[in-house]
Amino acid sequence: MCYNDKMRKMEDRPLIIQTDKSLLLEVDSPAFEACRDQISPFAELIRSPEHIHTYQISGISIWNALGAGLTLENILDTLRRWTKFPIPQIVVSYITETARRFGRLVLTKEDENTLCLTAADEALFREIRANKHLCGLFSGSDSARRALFLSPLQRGNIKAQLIRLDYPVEDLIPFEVQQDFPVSLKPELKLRDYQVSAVRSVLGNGEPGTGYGVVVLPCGSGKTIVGMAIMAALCTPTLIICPNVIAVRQWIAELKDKTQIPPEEIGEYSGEKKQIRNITVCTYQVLIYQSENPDQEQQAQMNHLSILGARPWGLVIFDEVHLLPAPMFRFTASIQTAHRVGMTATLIREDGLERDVFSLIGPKRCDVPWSVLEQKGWIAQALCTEVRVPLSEQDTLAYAIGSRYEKNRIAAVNPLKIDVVLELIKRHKDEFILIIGHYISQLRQIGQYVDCPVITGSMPNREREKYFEDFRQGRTHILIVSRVANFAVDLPDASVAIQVSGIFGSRQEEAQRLGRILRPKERHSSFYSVITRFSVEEEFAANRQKFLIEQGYSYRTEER
DNA sequence: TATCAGGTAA
DNA sequence: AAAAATACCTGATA
Repeated sequence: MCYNDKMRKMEDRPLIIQTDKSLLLEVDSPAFEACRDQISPFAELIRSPEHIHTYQISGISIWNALGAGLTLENILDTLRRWTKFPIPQIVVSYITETARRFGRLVLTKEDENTLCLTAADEALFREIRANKHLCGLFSGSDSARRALFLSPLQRGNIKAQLIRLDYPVEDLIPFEVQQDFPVSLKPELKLRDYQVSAVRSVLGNGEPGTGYGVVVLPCGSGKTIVGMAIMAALCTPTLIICPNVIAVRQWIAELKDKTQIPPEEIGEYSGEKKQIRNITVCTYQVLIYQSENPDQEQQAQMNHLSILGARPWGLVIFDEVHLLPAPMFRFTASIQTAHRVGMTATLIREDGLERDVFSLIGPKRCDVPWSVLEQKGWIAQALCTEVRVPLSEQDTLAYAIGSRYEKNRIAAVNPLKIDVVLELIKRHKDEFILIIGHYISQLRQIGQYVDCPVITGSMPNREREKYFEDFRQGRTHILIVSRVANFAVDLPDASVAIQVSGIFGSRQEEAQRLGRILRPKERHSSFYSVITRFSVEEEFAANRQKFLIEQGYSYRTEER
């Protein structure tokens, strides 16, 4: 083999597998994209500097992959296909061992009042039985069958406890047949292929171990339609839980628009209205609210969680499941007999939370990268650019002696960013532009240079809507918005977004903001992130960009 | 009955 | 580690 052949061979294998289960991927390799797409189902991107991206394999990442239908052999084959050097034996054993744990503990129904946790081998059975965190949960055991018995009330609890011990439980208990409630989509509604496969990935063929899980789909890709299609497949009373009231109203509007459910069967349960119907949409807040009033009678009245939890839901949908607040786990544990579907645009990363979502709602069943939808034209193509501006001499001094907090702020509100904003507005003068920032004072300041409305949380909803409407109608083509943009569903879509500051590198935020400009359009969209060079902002920006890279986007850098 | 200010939480 | 926004409740006002 001549030298060139050898080099080509090396280029075809852009992956280095380290003994700590991290994967180093060479960005400049011609095989970069193919390799990235194959490893991302079972490894999480954790660092993405210019030339080498780092992925990490963990228990959750492997079990999620298995939950989505991959096999242990698929994972090992992918690694063998791309690795530059032989895979460290310790990594092979870790993956094998971890993958084997999936399905080694099975939860089934013994009789009406008993569940049965069965271990695949004697050692595991003994280990679980002897564990001091768990033994209080069991009501009995049968060594011959390697079975431990427990109350159905512990179903959520045992799964959450076991995943903390790195043992995912395969839940094979059949769903209780709830009363039927007919749900059908309007006949003219056509599902896109990825929406159909998302529905199928959650429901499977109805065999044990399916009918629950998490769907990861980009903003604007029709997650609510996937939810409605699942409702139509199950035809059962459904509870939909959303992060805020705007989303609640949005769901209700969509349900009325796209399904044949009679409007009087759809209820809103929020701070404002307390309707309970066969199809009920509520907020996370109203469920977890605890009255501080110790009065017994009041307590009974105000405990929304137990009121809603007592209803015979056959399906519970968790909208934006990455925002699931920790106190919700009491509820998710109590609705284990219902089908459970979590929906999100961004992966869940905060540890602990991800584990609990995995055990109480289910594994990730499907995950379509944004760039795939972009190629198919379902969402707009996006050009992402990072613009780096220097600090003025005066600010450099203040930055040097400032506390970490002061550094943050000085870098974020760097006045030199305003020139860049003005220049970008000129560059896109015929397009609709959103200017997004975290600091109100900074946004106001920009508002003095740019003649357009500045929309913040303190502005009454009615006034906000007026400006949004002006924007949609084309009367104004630039809006300056604060973090309200992260939550407002009725925010108009633009084709250009300029981000002037953000909070400590939140990827969720980046996702939301990018989602704002991705509705399908004639031409591509532009996303600019303006940051201060040589400051903490560079670090934050790098973290936020991990999200873009994970989704298959690339970004350019402009220096000022 | 609707609306709004004020307070708390996370 | 701090800023901004939200959702809930309560109690007052019209």
